[in-house]
Amino acid sequence: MSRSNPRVLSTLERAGGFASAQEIYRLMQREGESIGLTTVYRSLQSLVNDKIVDVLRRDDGEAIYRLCGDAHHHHLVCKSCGDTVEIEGGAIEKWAKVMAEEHGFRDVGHTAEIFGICSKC
Amino acid sequence: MSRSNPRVLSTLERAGGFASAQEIYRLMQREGESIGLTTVYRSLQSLVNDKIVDVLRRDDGEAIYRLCGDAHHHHLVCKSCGDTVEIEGGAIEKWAKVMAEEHGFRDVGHTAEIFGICSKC
DNA sequence: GTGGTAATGAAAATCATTTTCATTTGTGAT
DNA sequence: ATCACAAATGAAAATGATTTTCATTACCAC
Repeated sequence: MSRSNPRVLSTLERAGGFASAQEIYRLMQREGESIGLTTVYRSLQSLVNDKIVDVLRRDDGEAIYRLCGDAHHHHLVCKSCGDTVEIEGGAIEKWAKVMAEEHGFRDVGHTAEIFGICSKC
Repeated sequence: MSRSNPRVLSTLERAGGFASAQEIYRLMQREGESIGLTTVYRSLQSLVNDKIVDVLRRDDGEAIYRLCGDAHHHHLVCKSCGDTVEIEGGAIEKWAKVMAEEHGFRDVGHTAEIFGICSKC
């Protein structure tokens, strides 16, 4: 197994806590850091495993990585400009819990995202 | 421009109103329909343009196409054996609607899945 | 040092999706 | 029916993100 290269995390932070693997790679290149694309991907995967970053998807399918806030949240994403709002998901937490119990599932997690067109677009 | 091949739409319907382009293509092949992958993609794009189907993304980034206006459901998936249960999402629908309004989003859709370990595992 | 394990990255492989382009099909006018 | 032209089709190549392979290098304990 490989651990995360710390420069990847620090670059993601510098990028505003929100970027794709390719963007992080290009950013590091531009800043003169010597790193391989493979290592960027591996580091990001490892950060996802450790729940230090979140992964979501752009409209075109490209994965974007973002630093997890402390609180568990969900996203409201604009399909047109990609703008993202963090939202409360209390209702979801309850729903997931109830549904899981109803069907005898344990150790449950969930994903939920809302997408649409924001007021600016 | 190209119009949608009607067999693509009917196959998507037959697939439960929810499938990826590749799945639709394989399904049609298996059923002996003669069609090219390119045409499947083009037809789906056209259906999306016409707002007859919605497109969302799987976790792995693959695009999945869904009939609009379908009474859609959500999934409860076992992380261990892959068993999947279709569940009601009334609470989610309401949550998505409220959150979208609150932030001025329109044309909203959503994804939500619950995953855990089922009683058999 | 020696041996072993983890990290690295270049290049190749994978896979969904898009583009190109030549061919076929459909349609409307004559 | 014939000609002309636009639309539809699909095979193959191109694209682009991501993953895998594999040989090399850095590191750490002894």
